[in-house]
Amino acid sequence: MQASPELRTFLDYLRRRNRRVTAERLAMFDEIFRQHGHIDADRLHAAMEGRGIKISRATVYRNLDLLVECDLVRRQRFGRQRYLYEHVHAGQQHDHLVCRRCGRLVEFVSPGIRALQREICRAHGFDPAEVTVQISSLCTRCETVPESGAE
Amino acid sequence: MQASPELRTFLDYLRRRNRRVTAERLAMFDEIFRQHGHIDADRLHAAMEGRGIKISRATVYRNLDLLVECDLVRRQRFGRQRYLYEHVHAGQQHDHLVCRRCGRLVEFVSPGIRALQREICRAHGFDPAEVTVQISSLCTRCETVPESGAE
DNA sequence: GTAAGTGCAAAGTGTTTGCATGGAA
DNA sequence: TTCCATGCAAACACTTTGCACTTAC
Repeated sequence: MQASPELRTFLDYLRRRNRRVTAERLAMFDEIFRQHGHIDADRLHAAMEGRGIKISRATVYRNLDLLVECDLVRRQRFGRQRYLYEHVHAGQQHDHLVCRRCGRLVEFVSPGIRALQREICRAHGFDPAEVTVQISSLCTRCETVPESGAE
Repeated sequence: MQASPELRTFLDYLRRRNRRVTAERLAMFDEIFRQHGHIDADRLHAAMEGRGIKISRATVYRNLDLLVECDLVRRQRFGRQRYLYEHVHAGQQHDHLVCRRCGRLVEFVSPGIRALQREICRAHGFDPAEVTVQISSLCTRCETVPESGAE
């Protein structure tokens, strides 16, 4: 079996900067691409331990940074205090709708918003190519049940 | 001189819930409405101390929550770890464009985005009336000077 | 007088860092 | 053999909380 283009990107990135290919890095690469949605550092760490991989939290954070640097992983905060990570998907870029009460996260694609948002960036001297949009509101569940505080 | 409608809202809110009108609360109300843009709890605290008002950080946090509850103040995170607060402006609601490197914040108004965003909310069961949009990207300053980390 | 508010310091959260040890290259 | 990476624990940056004291009503 062939190395995926993503793995290739990762290895090239490491090689080019004289960073090392370690078991931990490969395992992290594997784990984040195994994940479907967004995940925080701690859950990722737990998922790896659950799979029998021993790795420290510090290393998880350090290598997540590395994966973000080489554009294989996106890191975002959605109003909560922890960062969420997701591996990039080939091609289609989505935006996020998030409930500011419970944190529920929905992905959406809207060419209309993308277009307007690029325009706004241009108007204010921000790079239209590097854009990310977050819409936050309240999901129906949270509007009916006033206070909850789920993850 | 008359009490502003905002002050009235605040006092009514307190009265209605049997919460007390304290010197600290009045001072905080005054300070946050004196502020123009976004401010974090610590700066607000410092601003008050600078004006000779003695108040503890804990009280600042508690009363900011209170002002958020009664919709006089908006609290948001812009990718950074601290919350930023801003008092509501009569009428016009704006959205934010934020640089994910240095945190530079620009306000903008875009009826187009507002409309699309309401549509997206409706499509996914989120309240279209409670919406907030954040666009994040890189400002030109940060794109030319690769790493900085202001604010 | 009594419930609510305040200040202080301690506890929380989640993330980052310093340093000694271990391991790619 | 030489740096880079890892693990551990301590440090950080903010925010929240427990508790004894104070004060609005």
